[in-house]
Amino acid sequence: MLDIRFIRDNADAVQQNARSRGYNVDIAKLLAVDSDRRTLRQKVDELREKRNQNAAKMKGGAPDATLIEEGKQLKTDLAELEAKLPQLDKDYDSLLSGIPNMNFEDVPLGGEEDSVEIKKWGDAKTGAVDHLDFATKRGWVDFERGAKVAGAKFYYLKGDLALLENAIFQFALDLLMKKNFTYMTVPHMVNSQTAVGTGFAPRSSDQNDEYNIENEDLSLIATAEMPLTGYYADEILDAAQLPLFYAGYSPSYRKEAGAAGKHTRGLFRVHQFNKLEMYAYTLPEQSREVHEKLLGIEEEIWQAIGVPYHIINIAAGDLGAPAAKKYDLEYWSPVDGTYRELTSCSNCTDFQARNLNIRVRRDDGSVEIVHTLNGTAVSLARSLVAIIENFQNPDGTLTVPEVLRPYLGGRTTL
RNA sequence: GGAGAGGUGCAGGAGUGGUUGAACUGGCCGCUCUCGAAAAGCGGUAUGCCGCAAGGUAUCGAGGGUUCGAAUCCCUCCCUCUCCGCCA
Repeated sequence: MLDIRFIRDNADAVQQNARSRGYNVDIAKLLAVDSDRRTLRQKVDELREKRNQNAAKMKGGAPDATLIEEGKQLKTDLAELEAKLPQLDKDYDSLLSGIPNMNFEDVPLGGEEDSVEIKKWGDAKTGAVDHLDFATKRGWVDFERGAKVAGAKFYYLKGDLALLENAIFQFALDLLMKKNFTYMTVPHMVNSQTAVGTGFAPRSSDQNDEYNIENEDLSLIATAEMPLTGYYADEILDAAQLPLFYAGYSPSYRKEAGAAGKHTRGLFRVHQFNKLEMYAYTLPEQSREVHEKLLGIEEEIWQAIGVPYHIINIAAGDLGAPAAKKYDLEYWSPVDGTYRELTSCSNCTDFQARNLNIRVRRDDGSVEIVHTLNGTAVSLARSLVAIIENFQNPDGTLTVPEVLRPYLGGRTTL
């Protein structure tokens, strides 16, 4: 969420920013509720003061009939006022949490089609066999049995393709280790406080991409970003520790309920995939630089593997609620002659951290909200698609990208 | 899942229902002393909200309740530890 004080001081800008992202929010209404809420709280505080003073007079165990009568009256009055608070709090939270983060000034306006290409890398060839046809022919993937066992868009990876997945993971992990990330495995389920705080919305009837556990306050994670953000919830970090870099590996579970009109073929969009996620906690003044650094690592990985890509600066309307700025790395698909999302890298500034109360204490003793960032190192199912499309041979074999060979016993082709 | 014991500030650890936001010890920070350091002494050391400030208010796992007054009593839930069960 945004800082309410910031909203009070910049109501118009916040309203306009939300509109640019396609969020329908009513800042005026929020400010009205905020004002009512503060007024009521002040009255409640005043009554509490009287109540405390009244009680203090009787300290030492000297009950006084008059004072007790006064206390009873105060108690009644207080209960009446306090009863009005929950509804105001609820309205306030609901209005406030519906407001998206502020865009950085260099975020393009508009929707998905208005994202701006900022870089291109590699030799974009055309003409290749579709990854699903290619992999099916080799017996590397089995969606039919996945459907039998779990449902549509579930799959088995078999043999060399499963080994290739592991090789990609190992390569990316080694690279992150050299850059002093701390490797973590994480809970694959999170409670609703963590999910909502991270910017995902479990159990909200529409637009819910998470699988929820029946009769439990738990959702399967859609990304390791969720448990990695919750890791420091309600904690105050030491400024000297920052920035902190974590690499989290986990499956990602997604309903993809709203995927209509998106590219869904084969392994590109599935209900479950493994992902190695980079995550950073930073001081506010560090986050822009760290954002570029995370993007740089994503590029380093895909340049090393040798898959052509471009980087786009995501337009405001496609940012989602938490990100102030987001880069996507899109690989070149020689099958369709287009770029497709492979990884993503977001600077969420203090938006998630404020939700989850993650702060930092500076040398001078002051406390403020940290910044959080996340970036995909490798999203495995999509990585397989990108590699099959770009490294396949006409004879139906697959050339192993050089950097992955050490993780496949030195094999050059599969 | 069952039984028992617990959950207090940075950490240990007190706390008859009434100056307890919280004793005491340690840690950390500052100062004194010293050429420095150690030791010793003195002082400081939670966060949110409202307020220009003074100050007020809330928070002793979470949420309810009893009471003029709750860290202290009651209820529900969560978590930790020990034992049992079950298992990788």
